[in-house]
Formats: sequence, C-alpha cells, structure tokens
Amino acid sequence: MQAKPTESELEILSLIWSMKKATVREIHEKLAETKDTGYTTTLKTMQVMHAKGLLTRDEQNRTHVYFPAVDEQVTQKSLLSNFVSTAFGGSAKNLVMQALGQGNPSKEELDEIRAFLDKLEKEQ
Amino acid sequence: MQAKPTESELEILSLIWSMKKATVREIHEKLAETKDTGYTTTLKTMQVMHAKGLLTRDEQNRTHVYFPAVDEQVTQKSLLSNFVSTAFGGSAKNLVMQALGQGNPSKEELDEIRAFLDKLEKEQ
DNA sequence: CCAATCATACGAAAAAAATCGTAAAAAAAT
DNA sequence: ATTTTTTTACGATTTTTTTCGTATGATTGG
Repeated sequence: MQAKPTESELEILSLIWSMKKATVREIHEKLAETKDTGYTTTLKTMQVMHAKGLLTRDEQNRTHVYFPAVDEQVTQKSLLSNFVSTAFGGSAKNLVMQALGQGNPSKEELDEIRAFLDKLEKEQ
Repeated sequence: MQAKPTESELEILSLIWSMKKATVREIHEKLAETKDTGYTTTLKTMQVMHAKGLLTRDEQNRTHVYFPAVDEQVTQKSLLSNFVSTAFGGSAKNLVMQALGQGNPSKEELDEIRAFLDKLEKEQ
C-alpha cells in the first residue's frame, strides 16, 4: 500500500527521479528557482516523505543523501490513472490529444509516438 | 484569473461537464457510488465552487440547478500543463505514452490519434 | 580557538481542504 | 392539517498539507 504523494511532495519526487539522488540543499536550490519557501520547509517535507516511505536516505554523513523509494513509472501510472478519471472523465484519448496539442512536439517525438501506437496495435 | 479546482471540486466539475447541468442531489447520488460522504458535504462543496466562480446556478426554483462556469478544454489544459510538469518532469511525450499504455485503446481511437499527429505535424 | 555557517530534528502554527450538524423554510405525503 | 421529507444556508469542526521557528550539534573559515 503506497502513500500518494501530495503536490509538494510530487515536485520533490520528480526532481529526485531525474537526479537519482540529492541532498536537501540541492532540492531546495532547485525549488527556490520557482518557489519561495524556507529551507526548513523543504527539509521537513523530505523528512515526511522519508517517513511515508517515498524516499530513502543515506545517513552516513551529516548531510543526508536522499533517494527515490518508489518507482517512477509505477507512481506515474497510478497518478495518471487518477488524473484521467477525475479530470478527463476517464478518457485517455482526450487527455492524449490535449497533451499533444500543448507544447509543440518535435517530428522525432511524433514519430516515436507513432511507433508506439503501431506497437500497441500489434500487441493487441 | 481562474481559481484552480481542488481534487473534490474537480470530481464534481467533471460530472457537471458531462451532464451539462445538475442539482446537488444528482451529483451527490453519483458521488455516493464511489465515495461515502454526507449530502451536506456535497452541497457545501458546490456552494464553495459557486462562490469561487467554478459553477453558476439557477435559483429560480427551490432546488437549484448548477452549470459549469469554466470551459472544459481550457480547464483541462491548465490542469494538464501543471500535471505534466510536476509528475512527468515536463515531458508530454512520456505522459502520452504512459496514458496509451494504460487502458487498451481501440483501433478506432488509435487511428484518431494518428490522424491528430498528422494534423499537428502539418500545422507546424 | 572562536565565530559564522550549515545541517538535522522536532514541534507547532498557519493555511487549505473536506466533512458534518443544525436550523429554517418549502414541498410532499399521509 | 399535520407530519415527514427535501432543500438550502451557515457556521464549526476535523483532517490534511504547507510552512516556519527554535534548539542542537557539526563543520568551516579566519
């Protein structure tokens, strides 16, 4: 039974997924670019995440190093599933089309998605 | 500047989008299928949404009728944009592929998406 | 060595979101 | 006509989430 990350926790989790590991300070610096909260706030949130089992940490050194404790794909999948049903009335297709319309995907990305569609269809 | 719906509000908004209009009781019945909260909770939430400008309502009759006050596509777009950046590190492509992998889209849906991809590419 | 800085821990406060209880009025049922 | 049900309004409580202050110990720079 895996606890669902809150909005703030997700921001942090997302960073740690991409960084593989990070200290509180590193995360705080990144967050500070867009947000304006104190260092201890970030610290506390990460401690809570640790308690919840969203992060693990290495306490060998004074400056602890945090790692993701939940799998990125698995977590994204469950968040997405929830998001599709609440925000998109369960229609993944609608979400996909909105998502594509958003940024402007490069030709490479579009091709990747096409390949993925083909693969999906074949599998089925 | 449009207020962001909370999780609970979004559930309701989503229902009202698909129903075009609804009373508190109608919404409550639907929610009761999956949730277990009192009638006044639903009522209160919808009143708050009205106050926030997420819903409008017709007060002619004793039983008020609520309508969406925000556009479905516009709202979804902004929620999605936020979701992509927090949960998917900004990669719409990753989200799209996860989303497609989820349910199993029919051939028709897949074709629709392909057509959409082509259109996107052409436009660009 | 001493002061300044940096890190954690911890509890508490503040803010936001969700839930509910009760009262009052209207409508419906008996 | 009276009781029961339905509906709104409103405030208050509870729960969750976010934020911060303070204490304490380690590390670093002068």
